[in-house]
Amino acid sequence: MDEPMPGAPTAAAEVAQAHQAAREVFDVVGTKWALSVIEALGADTRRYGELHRQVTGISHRLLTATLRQLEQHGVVERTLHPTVPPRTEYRLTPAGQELQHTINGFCRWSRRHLDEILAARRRSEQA
Amino acid sequence: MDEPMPGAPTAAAEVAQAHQAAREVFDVVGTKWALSVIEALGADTRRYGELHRQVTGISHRLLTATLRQLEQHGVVERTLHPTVPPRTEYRLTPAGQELQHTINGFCRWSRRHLDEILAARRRSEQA
DNA sequence: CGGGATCCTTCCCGATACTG
DNA sequence: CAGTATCGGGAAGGATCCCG
Repeated sequence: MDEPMPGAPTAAAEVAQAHQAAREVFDVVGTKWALSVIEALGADTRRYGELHRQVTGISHRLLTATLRQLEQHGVVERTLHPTVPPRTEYRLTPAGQELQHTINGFCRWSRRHLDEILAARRRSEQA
Repeated sequence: MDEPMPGAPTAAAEVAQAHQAAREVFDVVGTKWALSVIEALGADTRRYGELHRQVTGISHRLLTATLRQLEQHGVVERTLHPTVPPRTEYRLTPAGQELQHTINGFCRWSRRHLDEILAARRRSEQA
């Protein structure tokens, strides 16, 4: 099906790469808490404890893991102030802010269609 | 900050409900394969086997489970043609198409920032 | 061809305790 | 305050078989 490596990127190869890129992102935002954390970060900087209080229900470990993963993908920037007690601040990178903007699309969609969603779910739960 | 409005929904309550709605959606699209499947569905209808080939790496079981979950949330519509051999077609509902539009925002974002993402990851992998 | 049911493995996640 | 380390239970996910 695929051609034997022409050396130059084919259109199909670009599509495949785009898909792979999307999958990369899907794996990141597809984490249980990633979307909530990005949304919670807002426009300004947040401290670790603030986020922990804001994202209701997230565990200590998972907040750390999620933040690290987002940091590793260039979505979140971490700044450690070497004071005592320590003070760590998280903020979205410019790329992360764009991503947040996209995520807000989800929020708007969910508000627009919440009733449909709940109706569809209740219908299926009766079976 | 917020005024006590008895009987009427306060701004805080609306925000809380919006958050809950968002979390509902996050739980759906936060599944490992949901985003990929929605993206793969495109604009026209797709058969089960087509999707299985298109979403590389997904298992038989998980494709079924993901489709069922999306169906239960009013994102996907399933049509079974009682022929032999059976022919099942999946398509996005109107709401699902809107959702796909939002998801395409992720794809565009991932393509725009792929180099940053990979750079940030390789940087963190060296540590 | 579509998809349910079962088994079995993996690893995610939460609770707890400890460090700087 | 802001994490890291460890461990156990349970869910997620893959492979396989079977049925319409």
